[in-house]
Amino acid sequence: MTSTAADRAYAEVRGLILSGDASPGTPLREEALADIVGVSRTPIRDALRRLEAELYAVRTSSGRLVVADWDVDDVAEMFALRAMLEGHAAARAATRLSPEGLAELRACNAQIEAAVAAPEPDIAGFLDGNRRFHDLILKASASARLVTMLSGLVEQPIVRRTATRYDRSDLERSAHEHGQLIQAFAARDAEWARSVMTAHIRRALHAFRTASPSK
Amino acid sequence: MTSTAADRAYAEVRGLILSGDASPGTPLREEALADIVGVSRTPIRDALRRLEAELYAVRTSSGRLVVADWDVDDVAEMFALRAMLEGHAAARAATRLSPEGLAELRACNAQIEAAVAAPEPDIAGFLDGNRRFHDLILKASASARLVTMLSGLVEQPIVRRTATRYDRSDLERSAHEHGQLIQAFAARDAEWARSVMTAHIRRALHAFRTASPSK
DNA sequence: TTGGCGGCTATTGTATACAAAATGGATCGG
DNA sequence: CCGATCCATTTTGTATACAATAGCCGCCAA
Repeated sequence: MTSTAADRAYAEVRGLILSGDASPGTPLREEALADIVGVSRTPIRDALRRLEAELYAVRTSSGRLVVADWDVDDVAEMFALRAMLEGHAAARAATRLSPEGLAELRACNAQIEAAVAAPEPDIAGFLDGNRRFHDLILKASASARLVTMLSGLVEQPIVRRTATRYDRSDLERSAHEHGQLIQAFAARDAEWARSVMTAHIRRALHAFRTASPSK
Repeated sequence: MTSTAADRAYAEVRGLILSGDASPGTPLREEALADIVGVSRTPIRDALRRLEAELYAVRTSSGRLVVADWDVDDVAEMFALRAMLEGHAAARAATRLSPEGLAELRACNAQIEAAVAAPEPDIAGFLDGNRRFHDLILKASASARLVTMLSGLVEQPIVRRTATRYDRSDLERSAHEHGQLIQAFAARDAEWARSVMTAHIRRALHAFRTASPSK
């Protein structure tokens, strides 16, 4: 909807990287990608610049882009930064959230709790609710900078990989933490909200670590 | 050195914005900028995408870019984010800094102290040393993500505007805080380093606030 | 007068052609 | 056999031409 070719190119190349079809170190040649996506080099270049800014790709000595190699430490660093930045977002949101926004958050977490409580836990529903929950807080923080900084930091594939390993108690714990967050928001207590959010993300890091194939 | 036209375009347009020649709200039309810089639209587009990612420019409904309007709150938010991220960088650097790196930091701060102690305080020397000091720590943090995130956050014009209002005691205090930081690094105490750095930046925010024309 | 409709123009998005730079390989010399 | 240099080819950087779209202005009718 925004525009077209450049966004499709971005999404498609990003997909290639995150799916692993383009493994770390693979060169990202503009013409080849243009053929794959079915557009010209111009929108591909556009997409590659964005991916470079988000560190999906890195530039080798002079010009060529290759798929970045995220090792365990990089992922841990991303979680650490997310914990700080989303904690900050939660602190800001605590004093800015409108009653309607709070109601939306409650509704969102109700959906998550329903997904968790289902006989067979509904992971897709959990993930969707979780994403919306965090997005609502980010919007409520009213900081354009936080939005752009976090956009390249919240990797849904990583979130998914983490959540698919969750058992019911993990899922319940996550929903419970969301509940705590809502309490902190209702009390308009910025530091409470920050602490809960930081802990929430850092627990996710821990879950990711124990779930990921030890390398 | 990286390439040429696109980087020059970036620097030049960025300069237009930061100098105030292009005031907030001014449309950034590609062809007009191409004429000014003396290159074609292609590298200009490149530069504009970067500036957009760094929030120097914002996109109006459908496509057009205008110079972003940073109000006092935006600047305060930038300082807050800088305080968190540079604090994090300092914490990482504390456990990674090599003896040579530490020596460089000491040398750098010696330069700063000399600039401060001069009969007429040498602001330019202070600013140069200060920038190198913070850069050294950022490099020592060994986090590519921190480097990219902070690149758009440390506005030299803002730093300059803050420092030019410093009196000698402010400058001395700044150098003293750098000294504390070096102590924390020497002790390899990550949380000490984080605290000192966070306080260092937040004091700069305070200085900026009292120095900036109250609006 | 005002509201909406239509066409014009300004501006961005995309494609392609060309220039420059760099890499890889082959050949030649040690 | 190893190394270096030069050339061919690949790949990115830049310029320009073309397409599409949005905004603006004027006109006409109610």
